[in-house]
Amino acid sequence: MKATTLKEIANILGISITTVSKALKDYPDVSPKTKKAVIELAEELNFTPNSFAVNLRTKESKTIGLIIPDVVHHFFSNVIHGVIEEANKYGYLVIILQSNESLELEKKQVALLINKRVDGIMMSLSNESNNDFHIKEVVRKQIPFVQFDKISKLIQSSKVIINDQKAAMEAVQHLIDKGCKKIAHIRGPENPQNSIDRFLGYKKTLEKNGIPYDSKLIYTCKKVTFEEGIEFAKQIVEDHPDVDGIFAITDLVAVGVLAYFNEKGIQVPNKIAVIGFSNWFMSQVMTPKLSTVDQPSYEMGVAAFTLLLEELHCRKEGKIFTPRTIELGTNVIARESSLKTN
Amino acid sequence: MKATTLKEIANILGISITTVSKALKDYPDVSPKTKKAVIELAEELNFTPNSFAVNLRTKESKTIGLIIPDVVHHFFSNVIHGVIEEANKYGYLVIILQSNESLELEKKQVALLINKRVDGIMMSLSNESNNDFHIKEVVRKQIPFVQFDKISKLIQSSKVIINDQKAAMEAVQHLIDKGCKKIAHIRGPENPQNSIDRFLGYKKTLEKNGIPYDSKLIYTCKKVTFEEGIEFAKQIVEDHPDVDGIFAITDLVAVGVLAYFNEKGIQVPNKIAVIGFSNWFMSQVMTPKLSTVDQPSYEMGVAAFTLLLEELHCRKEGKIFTPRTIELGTNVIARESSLKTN
DNA sequence: TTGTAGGCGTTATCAG
DNA sequence: CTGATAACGCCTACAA
Repeated sequence: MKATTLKEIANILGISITTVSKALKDYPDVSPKTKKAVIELAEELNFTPNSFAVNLRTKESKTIGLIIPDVVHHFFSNVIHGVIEEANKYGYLVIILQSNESLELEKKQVALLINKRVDGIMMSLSNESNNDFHIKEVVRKQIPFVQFDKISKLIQSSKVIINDQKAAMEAVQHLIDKGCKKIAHIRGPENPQNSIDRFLGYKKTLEKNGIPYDSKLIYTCKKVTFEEGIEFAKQIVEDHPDVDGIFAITDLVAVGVLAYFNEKGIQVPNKIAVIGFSNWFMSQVMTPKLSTVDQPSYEMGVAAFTLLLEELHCRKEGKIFTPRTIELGTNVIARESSLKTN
Repeated sequence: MKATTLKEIANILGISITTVSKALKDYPDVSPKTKKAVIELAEELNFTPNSFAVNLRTKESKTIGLIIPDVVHHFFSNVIHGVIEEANKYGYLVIILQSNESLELEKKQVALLINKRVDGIMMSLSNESNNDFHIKEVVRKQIPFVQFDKISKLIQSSKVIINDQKAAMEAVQHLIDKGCKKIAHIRGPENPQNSIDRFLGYKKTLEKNGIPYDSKLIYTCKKVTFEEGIEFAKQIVEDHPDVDGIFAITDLVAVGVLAYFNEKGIQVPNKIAVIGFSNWFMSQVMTPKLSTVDQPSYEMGVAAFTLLLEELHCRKEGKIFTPRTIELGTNVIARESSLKTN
């Protein structure tokens, strides 16, 4: 089953390829009669233009690349969903690559996408990313590029972010408002901007409330896993029996904390209140239900593609593109794990 | 920043495009000297072959399409992960599309991928799929094609599946072994093969154990959601106060059931035991921990790509391809929600 | 060892 | 209104 080509249609109809092409693209300068004949035959033969040839001619593939640190992740799944749906609306397909939170792999994936000549690239940095050279390269090559979630502030590109510092401040303030006096923070790895910002938000809020900051109350995740949540929960109660609140970098870690406390019979929230970040589905079905910070994920995907499209259009028209940043809102969701009753 | 082409290299070196091409592809009939010169210059200019042109010439794009009913789903995320990683090993990129469990959209996505001329397509059918015409079309066009998870038995293609009937039998037998006498089943929608098979497994196991099958104990999900789990849990205890076990089509639904029972103070497992299906991450952190059937998901993705690659190779060599089916194993994971103590 | 020529399938320009 | 011609960038017989 070879696919039909313009040439075949032209041969059958005894006209030129040019005319066939024009007829199918509804050019004004084709007689209605030939146009009709062409369209009917094309329909009959199930003609669709060979996209490889179209790509070569038009120098665009209507395909974009999306690099995600971890596909199996409630937050990123939603981002992917948002990107795919929005992209499809505008006729774009999405190639997904995973960096596995590894800088090495991330570099490789970027190179792959550049070689594939995708029309644009969107990515959330891996936790290891601190050397930005491979990303600067993308921008230097004028490839439309959008960063989202975990970004590098130093790179001049469009970005979709939340205000992590502000969100963290609200989360910690919430714990304080509910009566927490000594709050530990399980933070993310060193590099990612969002784990830095959440940490800063935590610190600032303590200061604002006259609570002394104590670096011993900071526990740093390497991988940001459920298991680390369990482990740090254990360490926290052992090291600091008087800690009465925990702010975790993300729900997965907070769920690990809850799991440990449940197992040990440590009362949440009365003994220790817990708040996570991201509002995974899971958090609402935990016992106790996990308080968290709702972070738009689907919307982030949509916004990221919107910005990419802006750049795509702008460059196509040969205009100078000025990157834009969209900041999405967050809000604290108070559930059982932070509602002390004593 | 225009990308370098063979032509440019040829011009600079004052040789023909052909020679440059050959030198870069390490043909034997190029003098070591020119070869060296070409390779060095190519390196310097950062030459990478224009993939659009390569696609057109070779008629393949090293890109495959993956159609998923629902991207935001622990099981499918893992499948995606498996496919992407395995595909990348062999130099393939993966375009992901979501059918949203809609037949209409699924048809559209298939057409899109065919138009893009991806090298192959992998898909899990939407719940609405019963009309197979669009899929037959794929097979008829000789496009390498693999079905996984939710498949159509009538389509001649490679498949990756689990033995849903057997898995369901083991799950229900487990409930019976733990002392359940009257077991309700919250099943999936009518069409999908796996919801049919799990239902049959349920029914057979009852019969095998001399428990009469009662169609009133069957509750059918439309969307397979958490909310349906809650709703059916409510109906079950109201309609049949003596039901002492529930087998749910998937963990998400089972979690809804647990949520309802927790809220109403209905004892799980002592009053009613519950078992789900799929072994989502969530199920192990629920209270009580949810018993379930572990279903390989990452492995399913890997296997699906492996079969696709087989077909790709086979067709490339012009051989006749015979579809193959891989059946992956499952096993019951007994956790708190089914371990009755009375 | 090197180069010429043709084609993959489409689109754009320019004459007729 | 129609068509010849030339790209797009690469690959590969076949000549030289």
